[in-house]
Order: sequence, then structure tokens, then C-alpha cells
Amino acid sequence: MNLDDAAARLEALGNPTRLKIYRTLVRAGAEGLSVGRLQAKIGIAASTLSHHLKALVGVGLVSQTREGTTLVCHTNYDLMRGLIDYMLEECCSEGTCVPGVLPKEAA
Amino acid sequence: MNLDDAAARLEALGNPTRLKIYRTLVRAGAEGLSVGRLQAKIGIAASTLSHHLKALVGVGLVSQTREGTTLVCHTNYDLMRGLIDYMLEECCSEGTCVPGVLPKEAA
DNA sequence: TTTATAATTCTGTATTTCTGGAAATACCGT
DNA sequence: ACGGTATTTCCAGAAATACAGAATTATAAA
Repeated sequence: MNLDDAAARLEALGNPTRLKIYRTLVRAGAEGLSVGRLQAKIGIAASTLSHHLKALVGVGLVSQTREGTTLVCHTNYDLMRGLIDYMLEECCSEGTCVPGVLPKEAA
Repeated sequence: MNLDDAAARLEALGNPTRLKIYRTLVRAGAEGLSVGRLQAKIGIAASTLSHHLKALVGVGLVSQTREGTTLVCHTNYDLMRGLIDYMLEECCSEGTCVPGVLPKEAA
């Protein structure tokens, strides 16, 4: 993952409403959650939720599968793990965050 | 760390310029980097850099100590570690991201 | 084809963000 | 106090974001 992709994903998560959406989807587990159920849980206008979901889907953190008229949303664990790895490798240093993790381009 | 604080910090890192600033500071190591040296490395206007630094300092990810006329910037590893822990605990689930990590409010 | 449900897109408004030049401030040496 | 270097604040414009009501599309059932 490069810096721009990481920044885009951090930005997507860097909004309280979107972070809440993402966390709610994580807690829904493997079966995911439909947009409608998500709206009921979060309590925001459908159009607003749709915009936020579009942002999360756009950076790959969330994926959607259609089941009839309903759209089911899932979190993409691999991508989240990749993002966390990026932060550990690029934004931590010399074991100060996690023992054994070294920056790739250390001085 | 609560959701709003996490979101604020993710937002601070969710800008390519600020993420680059943060990563540059991490790579500078324990001695940190002055604002001037940072500007030379990043190559943006001083006022722009100052705005971005203010954002990073505001959420606690970066701290500054004055040494004469120069301001030296340091990353706050503890806070970054706390942010990563938040993501692992709240945004991953059932060992899918990291084995052994469970959400606090699992169904 | 009509009806109903689910979700998105359209539209508009208010607010915020990003950027950097110019001016102001902070600190130090003389 | 003065001069010089370092950094911030002030200001403004362009662009992006957040929000939500209204209209539209997508899908399925009758």
C-alpha cells in the first residue's frame, strides 16, 4: 500500500459517522448488514448514509453484494489489515510502537 | 480512546501531505525535526506546513518543543499505538484481522 | 403492467478544508 | 534597542465535504 492509498483510507475512516458505520459493519460479523438495517442502527438520512457508504466502498474498505432489492454491506478485513500494517511499518519506528517493527527506510 | 477521538486522529492522518509529514517525523527518530528542516524535506509553503502541523499537534499525534528560535517536532508514539489498538479492537473482528483480537461488544 | 420496497442520484445550501502570499510574532545575538 | 532567522497568524479564493429532501432507478411480487 502506498502513501496516497493509505491517506485515502484513513480519510474515509476519519469521519465520526463513517467510522461508526464501519464499526457497526464489523460488529455485524460475516453475514454483513443491509443498507436499510444500517440506517436504522445509525439513524441518519438514507441519502447521507448512501454518500458515506460510497466513500467507504470507493476506497475498498467496504464491499456490497445485492440480494434481491437489498444491498448487503461487508467490511474488507484484508484491506483493513493492510492499512494497519502500513501504519505499523511506516508510522512507527525502532520498536517504539511495537517491538520488532522497523521502518523500511530507516536512517 | 473513544470513537470521536479516533476519527479526529484518523482524519488528521487522512491527508497525503499530513501523512507524509508524520512519516517524515517518524523517520527522523527520537531527535525530531525542526519545522524549517521539515519544510525543506516536504517542499511546501511555510504557512501551509504550519497549518498541517497545527492539525497534527491539535489531535496529539505530534508534539513540539522550542529550542531557541526553532521549533522541534516529535511524533507521539504512545498516541499512535493507542490509535492502532483502537482500530484492532473496534474495527477488526473475530480474529479475521489479527488472531486473538475480539471486538468488545461482540454479538 | 402495476405496486411496493430498497437504495441511489439529483439538487441545493451551508460549512469546512486546502493552499500560500503578506504581515505579524517569537526568540536570540550584538 | 536593532537586526536576523524561525514560525505563525491573517486573509482570501478555490475546491471539497456534509447534509438531507425530492426525484429516480433497481428489483421483485402480484
